[in-house]
Amino acid sequence: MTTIIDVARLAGVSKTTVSRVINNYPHISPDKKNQVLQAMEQLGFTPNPSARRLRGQLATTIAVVVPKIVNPFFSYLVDAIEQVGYRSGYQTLICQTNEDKEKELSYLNLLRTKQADGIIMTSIENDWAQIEPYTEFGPIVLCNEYINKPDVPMIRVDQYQGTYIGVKHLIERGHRKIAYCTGGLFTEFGKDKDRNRGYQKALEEAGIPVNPAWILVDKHTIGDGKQVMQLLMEMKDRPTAVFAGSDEIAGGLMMAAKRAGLRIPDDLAIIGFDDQPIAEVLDPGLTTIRQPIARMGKKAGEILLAMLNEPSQGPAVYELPVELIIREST
Amino acid sequence: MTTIIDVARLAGVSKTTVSRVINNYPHISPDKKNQVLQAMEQLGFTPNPSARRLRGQLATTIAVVVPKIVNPFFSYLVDAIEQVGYRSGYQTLICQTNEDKEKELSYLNLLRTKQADGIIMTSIENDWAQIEPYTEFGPIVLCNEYINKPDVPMIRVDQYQGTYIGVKHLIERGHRKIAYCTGGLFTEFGKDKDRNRGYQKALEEAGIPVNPAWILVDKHTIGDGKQVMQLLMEMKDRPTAVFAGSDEIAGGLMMAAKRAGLRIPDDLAIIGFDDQPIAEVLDPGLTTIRQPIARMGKKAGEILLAMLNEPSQGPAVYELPVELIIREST
DNA sequence: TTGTACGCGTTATCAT
DNA sequence: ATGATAACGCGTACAA
Repeated sequence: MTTIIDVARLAGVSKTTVSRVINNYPHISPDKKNQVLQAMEQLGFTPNPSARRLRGQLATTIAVVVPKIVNPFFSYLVDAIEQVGYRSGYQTLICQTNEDKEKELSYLNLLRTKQADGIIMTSIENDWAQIEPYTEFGPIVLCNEYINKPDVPMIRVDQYQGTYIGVKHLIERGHRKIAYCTGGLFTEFGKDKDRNRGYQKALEEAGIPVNPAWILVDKHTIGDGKQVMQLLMEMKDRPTAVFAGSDEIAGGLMMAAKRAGLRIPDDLAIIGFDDQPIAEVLDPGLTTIRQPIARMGKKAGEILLAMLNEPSQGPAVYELPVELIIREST
Repeated sequence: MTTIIDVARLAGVSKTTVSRVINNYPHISPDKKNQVLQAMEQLGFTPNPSARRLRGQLATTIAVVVPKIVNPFFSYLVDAIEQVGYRSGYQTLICQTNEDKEKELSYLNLLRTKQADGIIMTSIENDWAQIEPYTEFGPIVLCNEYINKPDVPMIRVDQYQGTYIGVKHLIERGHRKIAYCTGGLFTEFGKDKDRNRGYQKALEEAGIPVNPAWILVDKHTIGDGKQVMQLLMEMKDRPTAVFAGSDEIAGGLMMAAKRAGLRIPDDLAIIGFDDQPIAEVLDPGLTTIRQPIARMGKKAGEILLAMLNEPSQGPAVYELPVELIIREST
């Protein structure tokens, strides 16, 4: 491993001068500067980031916390963030929590130990009170998560609005028996609370009461969708439409429904969420709520970089619009 | 930032003792050990990895190089690797090359600067001659890539075999006009060369000549699949089956084919590659070649960790079996 | 069993 | 404009 000292020796200067060249200090004689640059080239020297980090505040790494990278929503988010970061010379550390609280905290420690200069959290497992203290060690940006009393920037889409227009669309298609899948619980304060509100509001406006039997909680995957369809088939009073909560769940639903002989959307209408690639390729094409994933990631990355460069940035909430994409499943 | 010294002060011992507790040295009096542990707990102390790295050879980070994380094949691979790593206390750095040679090299530099202790490459953009020198700085494992003269471990599936059985399956279904999509080029040495060989071998055995018009190169996405279908529709001599090269391409193909009024598999048979979740949810269900992605990732992770712990590990090639999954599209 | 002192590679401070 | 030196947090040879 060649160090700054090797370069200094070869160039015949002190290591201080070498350091200055590396960091583009203004007042260096062109001669020495050239000698140093040549020596660096010749030795194939690269500064040791561990040493730089230990010494001062070198910023080269951002961390992105996601629950599951195999969820396309998050892989697209990471993709967008990584691109923004790379363009500014940052490396991206991917942190998968698998929805494990402890794992999440262990990743937050990256901030304290200066392994990461800033963190983008795309999901939150612990209470905010657990996480908030870490903001002392570096900027944290929330992307796709929503906290009531935010002292950090947040980039989000209006989940309430997205769900509302989705359910309303079903109602306008004539449906009154609308099932609802959520990745969280159907509570007023927990995960997906905004979506829950949107669902209830849309029903309420149409004078439709909520049927608890048609509320399916903790659903995420294609497999979950298939399983939900089984449940629905066994009901004596079956819904005529399903708000699936994600395109994956919708895919599972659709698959099981067709296998059971149901015609879509005639016997059962299905609406997804996200507008992932899969939505387009399903048959019939999936009506869904498009989330501007790439824009969210880009924005989150840009905000974090801005905070790293000018720590004075105040918290702000950026709300990006959702869009109803009508295809053939409704 | 709380350091080892803070802990030492609070526990009333020297920092050496604290260090020894952290690193599980054998000969420490239980009293002091407890005091130290308590102090660490109380202060919420976490060792600074930059310092540890700088000091000695601490291994805590592995890097995974992928072309595109939004490709489910790679996100599942990363997922598996991350889990193996985390279980052994390693962090996973995701490096997305976007198929950019320079970017790939910049990520390899992580190894030289000890930012990463080892690297798993799931794709290779540069010539191996460019990459090989970096093995000097730390272990490199190839996962899903194949080099002829390997001096590093490789985990792979037999792409030749996978393609061969896929195409043979189509032939057994009575097809003789079989189109072929590849993510690389249709050359003897480049990317996907093994697949190309498998395709040619299967045709050859059946006495079917290769029709260059039906060879589609550089295809990856659902959009590519749709585009390919357009091309096929415009041909006066149309193939009756397509080897798609990936489940995404197959999805695009299927979608466009159905839209054009073709029945699958009667008018056009389609076979994918990977057996991703999407394969199951397509209508009709997609016949495909299953790659043991999770097992590949797990194995790659384990090998890399083994090399980090016992640098004496010799290079070896692990070949995992592929499997033909027959659904309704063929 | 425990502690002192040095060095890992870099940058900031203070001289010159 | 340039250089000597301390300091970042940690691990370890050496001493006690």
